Amino acid sequence: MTEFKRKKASKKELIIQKASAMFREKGFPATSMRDLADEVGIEAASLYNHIQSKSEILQEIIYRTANDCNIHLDNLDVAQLNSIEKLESLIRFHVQMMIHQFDDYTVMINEWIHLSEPYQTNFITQRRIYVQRMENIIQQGIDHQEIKTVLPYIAMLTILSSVRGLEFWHRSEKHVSPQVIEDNMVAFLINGLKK
Amino acid sequence: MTEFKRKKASKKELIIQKASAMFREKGFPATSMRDLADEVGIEAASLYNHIQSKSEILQEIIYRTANDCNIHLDNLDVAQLNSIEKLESLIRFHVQMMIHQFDDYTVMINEWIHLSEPYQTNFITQRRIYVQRMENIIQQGIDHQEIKTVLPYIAMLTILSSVRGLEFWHRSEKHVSPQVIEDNMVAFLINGLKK
DNA sequence: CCTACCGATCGGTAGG
DNA sequence: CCTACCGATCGGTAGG
Repeated sequence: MTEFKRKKASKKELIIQKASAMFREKGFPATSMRDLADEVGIEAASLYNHIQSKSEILQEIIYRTANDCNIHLDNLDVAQLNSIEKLESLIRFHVQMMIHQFDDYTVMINEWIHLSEPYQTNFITQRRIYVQRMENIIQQGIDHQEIKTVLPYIAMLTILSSVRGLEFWHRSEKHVSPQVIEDNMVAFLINGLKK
Repeated sequence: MTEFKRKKASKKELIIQKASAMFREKGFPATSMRDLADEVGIEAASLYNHIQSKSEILQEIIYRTANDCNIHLDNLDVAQLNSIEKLESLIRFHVQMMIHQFDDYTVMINEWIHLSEPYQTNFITQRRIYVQRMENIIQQGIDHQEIKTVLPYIAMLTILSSVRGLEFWHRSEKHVSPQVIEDNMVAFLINGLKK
């Protein structure tokens, strides 16, 4: 019984993983359940023994990934770090998500619009809270005179956008290694913020 | 005859404009020709008196917008400006595209993947050339010691990504005005690059 | 610009 | 996990 459930769970994981790659590549609406079934190696109808609907797959991908982000930020809040160190940790975390959980992270960023209700509204709320917490860290850095006087909103936007831009790098021939990307992006962004 | 053609052209423009807004909002595959027809105020079948296919609309939107970008860069190449001034002009141009041609620009950035062949390959080539020219400007700035020693690739990526990130601002309640956005983004990015 | 309609494909279900 | 199939919707066409 336990064995059976574990087997089912791992097949579900395989489906979600393949779906994530396909949603990332072609987008959620342009990915058909038949294409996904082909990739998994079963018939389309058989997918429904493991998942309830196409929407559920998208929800799982996005909510898990959002959760990873929230957990990192929670840990950061109680860490003994100054604002610059916190921002560096944030930047490195997001860059690493982009590099090592490329499909999931990109799907979250690009496909949340295809979430059905109430999941979409809930996601937007979660995201608003997340970026607000980022802006608070930046504001604290300004207050403590560790960070230049910038609009926290602009700094937050620039950081998250720059990481998102690595999608372009990920699709390209990668003449630059992940570590070089990470270090240069941290240097560029942190240098632009340091006092 | 001329009158007739002008009338047809303007209806075609209306269709493309409405399509651009819908492709931006929901993505190309999730936008149906029936929804588009509703928005224009005619039956779906009637769209085909003005356009040849759904794909053609996407091609028009993306190629026109890419052309605008190329023209700006061409003008910049022959302008009497130093590297920093050229970069500032580039940043302001892209921010303004994002603000004033929001639908078209966002569709180009997000929906090019849904271009059919040979249009997709052609677009990718055009884009590769464009970003190479941007990197050349940055490299010249480094050579002339106007710009910090950064990887031109990272700087280019950060600039274009930051502008793209304004999509988030555009969707939000806009507590910050376009002019403030533009000036702060220029300041933040240029400051990060100046020697 | 419309009515009427086409074949293809979609997400998903029934039943085994 | 499969075969067989459903109703809905898709992009697009014929004919007027």
